[in-house]
Formats: sequence, structure tokens, C-alpha cells
Amino acid sequence: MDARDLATFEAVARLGGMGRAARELNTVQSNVTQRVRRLEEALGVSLFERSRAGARLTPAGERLMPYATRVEALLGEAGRAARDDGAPRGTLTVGSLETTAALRLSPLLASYVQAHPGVDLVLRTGTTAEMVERVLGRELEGAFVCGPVAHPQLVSTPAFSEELALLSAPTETTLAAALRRPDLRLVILRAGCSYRQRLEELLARRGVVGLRRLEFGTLEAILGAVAAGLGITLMPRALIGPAWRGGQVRAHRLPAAEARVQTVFVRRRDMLPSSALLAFQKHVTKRQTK
Amino acid sequence: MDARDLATFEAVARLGGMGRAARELNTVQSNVTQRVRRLEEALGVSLFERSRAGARLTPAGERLMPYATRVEALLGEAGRAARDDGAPRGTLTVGSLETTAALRLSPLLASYVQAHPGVDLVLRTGTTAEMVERVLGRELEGAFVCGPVAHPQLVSTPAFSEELALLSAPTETTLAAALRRPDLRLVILRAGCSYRQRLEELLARRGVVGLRRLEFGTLEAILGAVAAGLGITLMPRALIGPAWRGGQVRAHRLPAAEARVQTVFVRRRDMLPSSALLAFQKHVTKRQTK
DNA sequence: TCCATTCCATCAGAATATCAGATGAGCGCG
DNA sequence: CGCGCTCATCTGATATTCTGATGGAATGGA
Repeated sequence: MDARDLATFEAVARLGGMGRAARELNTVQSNVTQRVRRLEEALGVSLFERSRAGARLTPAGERLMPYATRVEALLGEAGRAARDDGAPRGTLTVGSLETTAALRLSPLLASYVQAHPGVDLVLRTGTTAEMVERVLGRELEGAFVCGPVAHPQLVSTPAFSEELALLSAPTETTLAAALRRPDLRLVILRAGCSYRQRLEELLARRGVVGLRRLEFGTLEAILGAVAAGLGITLMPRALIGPAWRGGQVRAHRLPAAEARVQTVFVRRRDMLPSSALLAFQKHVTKRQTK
Repeated sequence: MDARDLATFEAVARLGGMGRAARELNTVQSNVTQRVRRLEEALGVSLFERSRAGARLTPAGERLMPYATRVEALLGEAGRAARDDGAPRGTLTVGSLETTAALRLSPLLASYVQAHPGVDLVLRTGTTAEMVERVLGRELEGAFVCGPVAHPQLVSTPAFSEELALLSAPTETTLAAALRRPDLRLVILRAGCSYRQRLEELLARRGVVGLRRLEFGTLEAILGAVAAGLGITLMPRALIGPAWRGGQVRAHRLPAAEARVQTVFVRRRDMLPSSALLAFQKHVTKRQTK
């Protein structure tokens, strides 16, 4: 059984059609048809039900499908294992929450790339949900996300511990006062942000629900909006040093149970970490204990 | 990365030379060279150290090797999974101890092949060590061996429980008397037989060591030899009914702790059992409880 | 009903890849 | 030095794979 036939099969099954698979594989449809046919002949079973709408897996195809993905993953891993001689090199693609990147990662990344000049480091930012999705999809080798993460396919290691603070305009002297404002809004970074969810839970416990939201793409814009009295937000206390010191925003302390948030580093359980990733994790741990 | 290149690589690594691999793969040496070269180019690393003596793995090759075997196994399993629709068919190859085959398996096998006419059943016999080796090497889907078996790659399920008896010529009326004979020999089936080992342990506990051995290939020959006073042997009590009834041999009862032996069915942990094997195991369990 | 669209199957020729066999080079050994 | 062993390289024959065109079947809209 040819691995490339299997990959073709996988694409057809995933995309639900031979033509679509051909486009993804940068080839023509007749080719895909031929590969699938050959696979079917080699196995002696029919893998797809063909119809006007496309191709649908037969029971035999359903049984084969998980193997197709596993073989692909294993071949990829084999290549990495053979190439990787223990000296970190190549491209390391990791993800991070925007806030973590801003607050913790810059010095860490700087010293990492300095220590390992053979590595091309790529950092993607996004929400916890997006990062988890991308790690599962093998787009990222790992990611810093808001913990805890419980997923059977992932293994997570604690990276940082943050204390969150609720920010309001400096004119609100207490948390209670800030929450009493009739035109209160949540100023958030992105729709799926895990701090947003946390903030809403936190407010709900205080009887505040159904607030309007303002969404800004950058941390600076958020701080600016809060300073201007447009609303409140939640973010790591350590991140707001400058703005707070300048008196632009007021940080309201929260009870420890609500304030503490663990940032964890997650990676796929079944993917062997590259030397570059191992060195990265070691780097993180070292910084953390220091 | 092509799976066939990987298989070629695996053969070269295992046999220690391209020419030898070519012979095993039914092709010519130039072809093997080409495939290995392509693999090396694709990976960007050298996999073998070539020399007059053959080809030796480089560190990169060592890292790739386990993946090569895993990919091969996974592809084989994929084919089986796709073909196997739950109705037992195809070839089922199992192993068994000679004694277990004689004592327990004949009716079981008969009813199994009757219940599943689509299955070609192959039974290989040998010692526990041989069977375990073959199961690990995927030559057998599973085997009945002398338990307990503790191997991380194997999973074993109890199949039968035997009571062993020590056999001597009918002229020896007691076990003690039988052991006192100066020209005592062990009559055994094969060199690696697990009953032989057990018998020697058993005798050692009674202060009898260093006995000569007689090795015969069939159970009948062993019983004949014991009947003729050539020596003693150990085998399942249930197996010797006819010979014992005929007064040809005498069976000496052993203490329960020494007499009980579990026959277990072992299979590879990481290999998905075929429907034929599942049906077989179910068959065994049913018979056992009946 | 008819036509455009969207699937998949099939075919034939061109481009590629694979194969076998011959040859060459390196090296140790008698 | 020639023999026997290895692997590398080359070449032409063979096989496979790719492409682009064509055809059929089903669907949905005019």
C-alpha cells in the first residue's frame, strides 16, 4: 500500500470529493480517481460511495481513515526524528496569548534565539481556543494558553502564574463604584478571549450581566479605551505597570481565588517534541524558577 | 517520504547491506542504492556509513529505524482494518504448545472452522519461548503458551488450567521410588519445552539434579519411552488417560502448588485483533466455561 | 423541457520514475 | 597483483504517473 495513495484517500475523505482533493493536492481529478481506485483494488474493498454530490466513506473507508491520518503523522514524525540530531535547528512554531506574549515572552524569546541561532522562531498569537485548535491540527508545536486545559490529546506544563486585575478609569476609586456605572462596557481583545469569559463570570457573581462589549485588536487600544472611561477590562496586573503608574487607569485588586490564573504550555501528547521545542521548554522552565 | 523507500531502508539496516537487502526484496542492488539515496536526499541526512563490509546505520539512521518498522506495521494493520468487516475470514495463524494442541485444541479447532468457514486456520506448534518470539515477530496472531507470561508488548488471557502429573514406568509404585533409580533420565519433547524446565525445578527441590535427557519429537514416543522404563516425564494429567488406563505408565500426583499450570493465550498488545482472532478467542472462552 | 453545472469515470499521449544489467571504483586478502 | 566483496553510477527498456480532454449521470434553474 502506497503512502501517497493513502494521503490522497485521506484528502478525499476529509474534503468529501475527488475534485476538491485534487485541488488541495495540486493535481487533477483524474489522478485522484486513479489513486483511489488503485487503493480500492489493492485492498479489495470499496472505500467511497460515489454520487453527484461527491464521495462518501463506506464502512471500510471509515475503518481505514484513522490509519491514513496516523500513517501521515508517523511519516512526518519519522522525517523530523531522522533530521533532528539533538541540536535545536529548523523552524519552531509556537502560539501564545497576546497578553502572555507581551508580558512574559519578549525577553524569553530574545535569549532563546540568541542561544539557538539555528532555529527560526515563529510566534502566533490568538485566543486559548484558537491555540488549542492549532496545536491539535499540528499547525503549532505548542502554545501558551490560559489553563487549566483538559484534553486527552494534549499534555500541558505550567509556565507562568498571573495575577489578574480589573481595570477601570482612574475616576472610579473602588471596584463597587466602577461596577455601578450605568453605561458600563467590557473592553476586550478578541471575541474568544479567555479573559473575557473570566471577566463575565466574575461580574455575574456580583450580579452584573448582559454588558455591552467593545473589541479592540491591541492591548494599547484597550488600555486607552479604559483610561478614557469607555469601560472596564481584565488583564494581568504585571502588564499594566506603565499605564497604572502614569495614573491613566486604576487597577482594582481581586480576591486571590478569582485573580490567579495559570498560563500553561500545551503540546500534542503523541507528537515527539523537536529538539528546538525541548530547548524552548527548558528555557521557559529556567526563566520561571529564576 | 515514500513508504517503499522506508521499507527498503529498513531491510538494508536489518541485513547490514544493500546487496543482501536487494536479494530479500527481489530486486537488484542498484535499485536499493537509488532508493536509499533518494531517502537520504529527501531527509537531508546520511543514513548509512558505506564500507566494503556493507552499510552501517549512522545516528540519523538509528533514529529513523524505529519509525520504519512502525510505519510498515501500521500500513499492514491499515489494510487489515479496511478489509475486515467484522465477519471472520482470511487466514488465522495461531501457535500452541504441542501438549495443549493434543489435549484441548482438536475439538475446539474443529468447531471453530465449522462455525467460520471463511477462515483458513493455520496451527503451528512449538515451545513457549518459540511461540512468544513468533508472536512478537508478527508471524503468529497469537499463541497458547505456558503461563504466566510477563512481557510489556504482549497481552495474555487465561485459556486453560492443567494439572501436571509426573509419569514413570508402571513398576515404580511411588514417586520417591521412581526418583531413586540410578539411571533416571528425563524424557522430554523438545529442548526449550517449558514442562522440561518445570520438571527440573521440581526435581531440584527434591535434591535430584543433573539428570540425562532423552528428547523425542512426539508425545506418543515419550509415553512409549516412559512405559519402557527409560525415564520420567511431566505432562498434563488429562493427556495420559489412555496410556494410564492401559497400565503402560504410572502417573504420580504432585502437590497442587507444583501441579497447577495455566495455559494462556498471548497476542501483541499493539496489534488490532482480526475478526477471525476475536471469534477464536470468544470460542476458546465459551468452551472453557462450558 | 432544456441547459448549465457539478460531480466522477475513462482514455490516450506525454512526462517521469523505476527497473535490470553492465561497468567501475574502493578495499582487504590470499 | 588478481580475486572477491562491497557500493556507486550509467544506460536503455519498461512501467507508472500525470495531464488534459471527453463522456455520463444527476441536479437545479430558466
